[in-house]
Amino acid sequence: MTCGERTGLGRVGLSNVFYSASGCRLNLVLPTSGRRVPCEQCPLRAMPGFRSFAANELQFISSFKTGELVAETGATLLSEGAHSSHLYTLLSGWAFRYKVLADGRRQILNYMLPGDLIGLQGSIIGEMEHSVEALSTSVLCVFQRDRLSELFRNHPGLGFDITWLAAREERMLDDHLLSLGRRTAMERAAYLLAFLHQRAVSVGLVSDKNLFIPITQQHVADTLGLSIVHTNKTLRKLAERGLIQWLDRSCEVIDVQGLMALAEWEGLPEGGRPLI
Amino acid sequence: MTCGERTGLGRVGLSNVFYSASGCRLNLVLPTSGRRVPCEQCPLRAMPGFRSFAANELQFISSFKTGELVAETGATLLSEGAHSSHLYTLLSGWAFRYKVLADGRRQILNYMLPGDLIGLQGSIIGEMEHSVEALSTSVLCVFQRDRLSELFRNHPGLGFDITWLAAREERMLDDHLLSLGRRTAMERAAYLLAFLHQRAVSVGLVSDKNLFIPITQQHVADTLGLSIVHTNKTLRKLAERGLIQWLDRSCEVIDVQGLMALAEWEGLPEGGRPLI
DNA sequence: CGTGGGGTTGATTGACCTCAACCCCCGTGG
DNA sequence: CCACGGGGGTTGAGGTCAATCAACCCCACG
Repeated sequence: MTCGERTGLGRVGLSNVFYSASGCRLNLVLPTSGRRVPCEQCPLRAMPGFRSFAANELQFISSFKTGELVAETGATLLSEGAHSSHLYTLLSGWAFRYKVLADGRRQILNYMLPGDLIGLQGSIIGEMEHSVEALSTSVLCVFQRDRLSELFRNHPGLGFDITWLAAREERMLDDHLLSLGRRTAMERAAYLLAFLHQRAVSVGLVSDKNLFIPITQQHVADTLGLSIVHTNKTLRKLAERGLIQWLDRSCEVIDVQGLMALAEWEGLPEGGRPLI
Repeated sequence: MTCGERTGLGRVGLSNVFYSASGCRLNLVLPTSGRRVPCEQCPLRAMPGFRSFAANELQFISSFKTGELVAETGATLLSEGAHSSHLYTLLSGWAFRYKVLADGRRQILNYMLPGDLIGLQGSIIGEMEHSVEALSTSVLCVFQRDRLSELFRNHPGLGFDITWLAAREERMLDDHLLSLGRRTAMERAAYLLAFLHQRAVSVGLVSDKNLFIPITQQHVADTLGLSIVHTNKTLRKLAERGLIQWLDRSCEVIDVQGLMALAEWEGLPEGGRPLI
């Protein structure tokens, strides 16, 4: 067996709790009336690596945003099968999206960091085929999904940007596929941590000190397609080599170059990235 | 080792031959001056499942297309690292895209069938990070990549369509990731063949008789992340169960429902699909 | 008539899974 | 107050799925 089916039924049961209500752990997703962050002064926009926007584009984005949402760690932001899902941008925090097989085997597909769109598939095609969960306390910008066609009509540059973001996601998934299909456990783990590190760097989460990635070994296992036991042993080896350090429920990356070399991964192309 | 590194160096060497020239086996990619298929009478467009287009959209698409290209089996249509890559739509035939690690391990990322865009990532972001190869003799519509922004500007509906296609690709990659990460060899093989079958059905390649998928067991192995030996044994088991039949260098799907049940795969959502 | 691609098969090896403990920590409630 | 349970992490022993190695067949092709 390829494993991945939660060690006990505890976690699956927990998941069911998530779904059973309205598909959203409401007690953990707090809608904030009004906004705290005006798009024009969005701290993300100021970061290097993001492209600059014309005034009218910014104005539209600002009107496109209806408010903010705060989600606690573990909150389900979107769930598989929901028909009319929302469209968000992650403003701060970490999240991930995943799919599960009927018997509980879970596969994490990708991670979201500040600036990433959440729910685009659902907004464009109609139905969500994956779920999204917050890895840390997160703030989301909420958009009016039904104005997407207006966005494409009146702001072609922004329409292009959304395609750009979709193409970028596709590229990340390509890398993940290569990893799952053709890398060893050790290489996969090294790739994943280097990948998350680079993404965090690109949105300024690293600064001078090292980065702490807020994931558990269960997340790593479900991303790499490994059992949790083997994941533990693999991470331990990476730690012994001085590449990472594992803390309570987070991972500190110590030597990114070493990780990238081990995985023979080149890194993502950077810069010129849009922000809706 | 997760394997995948061609059994000998023969295949890697062969690949090098592909790249060494101009990144394209020119003798196998024949540019056809002028077009044979006017967009307005494109046989694909007539198929159910494709959305209908306004006259002015069709007119633009027609002018966006500069000609056709014929590629023989094995021809490299696009190659990794190329900076100014082309944008195509596959008009007929099969193709696949893939990545390779430095030591030759190859991972097939997805397959292209008639109606699929080829080279979108490269056209949007700039650089290709994967290669594309024809699985059968294929005909491609060639587009003027540098008029993409004009497309978004003057035909927002088409811009939305391109995003739609990107989101659809993303969804397929999600499914592949789930497969590689969490399904057994048997389930993976069943999923892949059911997937290819369904895609072929959706573009009318099946009609009344059964479908023959033009792939070798090496392709299956490189898609599923398995060794070729184990792939052979797995396909043999599927054949013994009466789900498929393996022919010389193609696979006949006999019982799609059986394959889908084995992989517990629901199928892709259908219909309303655009065609650029 | 050799060579190379595609496919097939058995024997052996090994990477990774499963099972089963056990630790620490923290929140809950008797 | 302490017992209990659950999440996260760790470790060893044994089992299995899939990789590797090594043949061999068929056929097209030069």
